[in-house]
Amino acid sequence: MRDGRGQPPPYAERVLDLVERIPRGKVMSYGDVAEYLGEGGPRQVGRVMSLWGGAVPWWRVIHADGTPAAGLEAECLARWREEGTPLRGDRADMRAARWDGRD
DNA sequence: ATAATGACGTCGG
DNA sequence: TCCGACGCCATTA
Repeated sequence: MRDGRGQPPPYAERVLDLVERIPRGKVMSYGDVAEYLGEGGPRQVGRVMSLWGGAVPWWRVIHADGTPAAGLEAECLARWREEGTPLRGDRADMRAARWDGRD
């Protein structure tokens, strides 16, 4: 089936919906998203982002250590500086930027 | 059915 | 702090 961004499966919709909910200036790790949804895992979330992430604020979904998504590091940095995301050098400051799901 | 791959995570050196 | 090895899990070859 190759999904190919025509009809994303329910799981992908949940991931994308949550990513859209992430407040400006905050971020979540792939593992956090999976844990928050209570389903799938970091790799599955990463797959969803690579396929349909272009329609959501993908720069707010990063690695657990604060490093941006592979191949989009420059874009992430630009967005973060634009939004005022707490940074620590070239990485996001997870201590302050991590979103727990509460506004 | 087995092996390789990937927008990951954790651990050891 | 940086890097490599391993573990995970769905998809692809």
